[in-house]
Amino acid sequence: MSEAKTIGPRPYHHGDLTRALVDAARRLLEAEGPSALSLRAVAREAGVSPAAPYHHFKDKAELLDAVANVGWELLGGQMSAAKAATTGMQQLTALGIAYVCFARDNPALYHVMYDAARDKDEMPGGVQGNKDSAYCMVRDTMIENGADPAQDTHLELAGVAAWCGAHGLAEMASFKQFDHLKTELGGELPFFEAVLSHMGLFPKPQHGC
Amino acid sequence: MSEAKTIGPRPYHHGDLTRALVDAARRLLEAEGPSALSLRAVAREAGVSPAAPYHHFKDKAELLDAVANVGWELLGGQMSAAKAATTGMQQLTALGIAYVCFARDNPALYHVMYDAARDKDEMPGGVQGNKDSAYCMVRDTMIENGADPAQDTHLELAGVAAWCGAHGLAEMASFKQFDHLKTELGGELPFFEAVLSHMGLFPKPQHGC
DNA sequence: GCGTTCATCTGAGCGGCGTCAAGATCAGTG
DNA sequence: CACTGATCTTGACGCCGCTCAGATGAACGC
Repeated sequence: MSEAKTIGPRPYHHGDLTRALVDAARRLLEAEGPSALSLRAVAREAGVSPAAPYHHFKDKAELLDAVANVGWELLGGQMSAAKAATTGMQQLTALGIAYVCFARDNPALYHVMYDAARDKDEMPGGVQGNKDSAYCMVRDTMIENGADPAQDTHLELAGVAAWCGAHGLAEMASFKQFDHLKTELGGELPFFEAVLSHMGLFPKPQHGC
Repeated sequence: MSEAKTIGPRPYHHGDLTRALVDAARRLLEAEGPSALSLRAVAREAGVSPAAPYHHFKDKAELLDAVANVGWELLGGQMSAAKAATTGMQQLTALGIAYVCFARDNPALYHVMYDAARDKDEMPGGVQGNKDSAYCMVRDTMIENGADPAQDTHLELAGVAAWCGAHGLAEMASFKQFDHLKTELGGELPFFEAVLSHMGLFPKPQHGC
């Protein structure tokens, strides 16, 4: 995949401008933040004219969508690694922590990921059927740790609750009002764990308490 | 308050353009969505030149901030009403439901409210010290229903968790992927309640299970 | 090798945006 | 009534998303 840049399927004039534009957008995003992510700036960063991107993306939204997809893949990878590094129901907590840490480390990218989802009015998380998508990973981990796949509605509700909680925390975590809580608890990670433990990220075997 | 438009404190040329601009922005927001909310469009809607707003707001962000504040006041009112209509720990659920319903009924306004907060890197919720602010209301309700004010950290964590969960659900609730869950559970409100019940919106007396 | 074809890229241009500076307008004060 | 200062308009600048006519050059049939 990534070697396509040099010896891939022999692209045209530029050499896989599609990928170059997405890379340029990610570079700009990290350096200047989401507000600086204009289509013209991306083209400038990639070294092409402002109109060039329109031969690879229908409009700006489609470019951002491609950037968002890269983000979901990255997130999936980090969550997958976090799951592999733990066992049992700690895996669920690890998934949540990985999710929130990704948002903390890539705030601009995370923002674009959710903006793209809102624009399409589709639940975020990259390809829905993808086995490595964040949502499926949470669901699978719940099942592996004793949740009953037959109780479909309850299982899905738990997944939704976990997702909502993690997303909420991801968006809030950077607000400086929580600084004192973080220091009181001994760091960011304990803070994340404490908040997540209040929400749906711990498996509830049946549905009692 | 609202009669100031016609017989208020005798403003200058236009007649309280500050308020007129905020009103125009809210009108546009409801009619056309957040993407149509340009400063020029707001000025047009208010019937003034594109430069007029700069005598009342430092820049576009400050106008949006004023709109956001109106939103937080509205939200506070609805949550306050929801709390007054219930008793005991059902109040907490009622607060959560009211929050999510507000976001569902005013999606564009809700979006602006959080964008403004992000821009200022401040926790949203209007004036922090305001007794009627959404966050304080959740905290107070928790205390009234048996939470221990002395366990400050734990109480605050519960509040943060509830806030994160409600915000996450508010942003997700409109995605069409949840439609089947809503019908399965018998409507939107049962869906909201079910998701919230998985999270921190039910009081946890101490901190065991 | 050569001409054709067609995806790719450029340059110029449209209307709209946020913002600013200079000047016109007008309510209130002395 | 003249003055002052807040208020609003006009006009302009640079950037934006997007479109279109035309230049470029790789791939392919001959």
